[in-house]
Amino acid sequence: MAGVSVATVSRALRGLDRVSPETRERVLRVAEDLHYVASPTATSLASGRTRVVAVVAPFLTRWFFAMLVSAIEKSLRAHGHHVILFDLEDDSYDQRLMLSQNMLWKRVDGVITLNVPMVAEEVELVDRLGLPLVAIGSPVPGRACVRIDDAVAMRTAVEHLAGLGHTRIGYIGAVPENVAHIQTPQDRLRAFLDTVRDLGLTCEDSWILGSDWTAQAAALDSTELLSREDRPTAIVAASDEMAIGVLASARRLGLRVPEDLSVTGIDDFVLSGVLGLTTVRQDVAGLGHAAAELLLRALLEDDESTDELVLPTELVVRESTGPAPTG
Amino acid sequence: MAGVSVATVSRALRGLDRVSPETRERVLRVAEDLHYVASPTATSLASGRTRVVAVVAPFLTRWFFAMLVSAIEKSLRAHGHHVILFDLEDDSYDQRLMLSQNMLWKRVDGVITLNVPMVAEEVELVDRLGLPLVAIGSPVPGRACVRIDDAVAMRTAVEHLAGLGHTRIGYIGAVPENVAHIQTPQDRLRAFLDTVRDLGLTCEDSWILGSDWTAQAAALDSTELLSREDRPTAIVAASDEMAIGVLASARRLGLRVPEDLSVTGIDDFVLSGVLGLTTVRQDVAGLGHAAAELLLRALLEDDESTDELVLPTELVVRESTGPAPTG
DNA sequence: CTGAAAGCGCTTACAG
DNA sequence: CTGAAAGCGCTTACAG
Repeated sequence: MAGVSVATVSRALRGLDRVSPETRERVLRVAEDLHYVASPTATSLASGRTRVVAVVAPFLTRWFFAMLVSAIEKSLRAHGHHVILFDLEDDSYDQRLMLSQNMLWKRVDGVITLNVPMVAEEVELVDRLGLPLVAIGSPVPGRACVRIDDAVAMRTAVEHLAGLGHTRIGYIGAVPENVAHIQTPQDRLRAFLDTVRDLGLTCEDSWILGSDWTAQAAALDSTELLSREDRPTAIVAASDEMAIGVLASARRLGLRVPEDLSVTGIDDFVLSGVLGLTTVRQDVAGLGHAAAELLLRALLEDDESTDELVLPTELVVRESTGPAPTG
Repeated sequence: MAGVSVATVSRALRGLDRVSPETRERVLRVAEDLHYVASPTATSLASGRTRVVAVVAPFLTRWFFAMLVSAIEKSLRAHGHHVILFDLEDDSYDQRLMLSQNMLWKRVDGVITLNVPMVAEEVELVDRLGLPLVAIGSPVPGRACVRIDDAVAMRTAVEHLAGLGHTRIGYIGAVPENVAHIQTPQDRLRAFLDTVRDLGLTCEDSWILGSDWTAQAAALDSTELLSREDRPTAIVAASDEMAIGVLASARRLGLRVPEDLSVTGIDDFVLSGVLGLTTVRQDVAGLGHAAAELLLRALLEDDESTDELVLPTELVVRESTGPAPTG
């Protein structure tokens, strides 16, 4: 319709040089009139690039993951890329779906993993397919990773409580069976134990609770511990959602927060502010954006990084923590 | 490698008939050995179907949308389809991204919209591209829709409070400017006003609050109203997240719930149980699964429905509501 | 600056 | 039951 060959149309539409201004303008005008948009499926086959990125998450329904996905989608969209989503949550509680070749092969140009510790077969698969990858949270050997320092974050929380005079500090969020494929629980528990020890405090085994990292379970699991006379004076939760569960069970038991019990979390969850929860904030959207930027650099500039990028965390003191009760 | 033509390989791998059992087995074995997976990009170009579905949301970071996306992804995956995600949230608060041809054309086989009221241009676009579409929440003219009955849900909440003797009932969640492109706020507010009128109650204008549908804003916006002597004895929030904000501001003001103030929401948000919030539950995952099933039927069996599917809601009474204070 | 032609890797009638 | 060949709609050297 523009009176030129398909090759010229292709060049004009993609803004390549070596097309005369008049030709380009004519092609653009005709394309507009015809609502012409190049078929991405044909473009992909011919060019070998799909402009699609796989975002892989252990589950989507928790705030942290939804925030990441949203941030990543926006960053990639701004550079003409799309997100195909893989929710690895399986029906069976104790395992997750594995990354497979037909999820990735000729379907995506790159991968972003959200806190998923990849097994050897998966790492090898992504290597074999030659796909750039950026990990958020759990590192993947030999690949770029964006994360916070979980040890520092946990230490910040514990030291805040110790600074308020607490010496009997409990913990909720020990590694549960059903999320054993997630790295974070392990890192945070270890950091908690290390910090407590470094501060010269003791922590009884019975002060360390499991819960499946939900508020509901945290409320349930903490009830027995908080009912005791010799309960801890403070609880560190490994996530804000669990901390909220502890707040709820404390309220049900008639404990005043923070007079009788201090509670802190990690995240700065969307509801933490309104609920007055002291926490260690991480910039979740920032993690997502940083990961997307790293991947885009690998995709667009063929510059694949293998660095670790560690974003800072920040103590946010609200009403849920206060001086340890005296006596 | 299997000693047959590519046509036969194609037929064998896709499980078509008219392939001898021996040939099929040989092809499958060789494919396995070679880690062969057909290129989806070439398959799409040749067959005209991408096996990808666009899931379009006004934003992703709220629980309701993340739940939907997760449910949809799992349903579609079980039938060999993938999800490409479009987060329509824009940097500017007062508008959203529009659906455009290059998001959809030759990229997806169908569309699921999550509570996005489509403008005429968008409806026309999807029509022109010949894509099957299933709407969740906001209906799209001439297309299948899966939703709850917002009017019934809201009526259930209000009648529950009226049944407890409340006559002074406030509302939070009036239509805010920045989410004017979402249908739900309008429907719920209208149903609230209708029900209050039907019950013969009066509701002062000053009892109807805005908030931008977040807990934070709800806490802020409700503080002034709840500080008054002549405050309502109950507040209906149009969502659980806002109800949680109201609970927080009541607690800060020293109001006892439910003795001084009853609060209810709609959703049964993940934290509502642990926080003791009375609410009207909707089956969010059920909405997602139903929508995915409808779309898959259109895709796989060429049977596009235009029905409305209305899922039931259910009153869940917890500790946040009780008899109206006497005197 | 522009075009003809090969090629990306499949699927799908059409023959046999 | 199997194969040869056309076609899906682009991109990309290669000529000119």
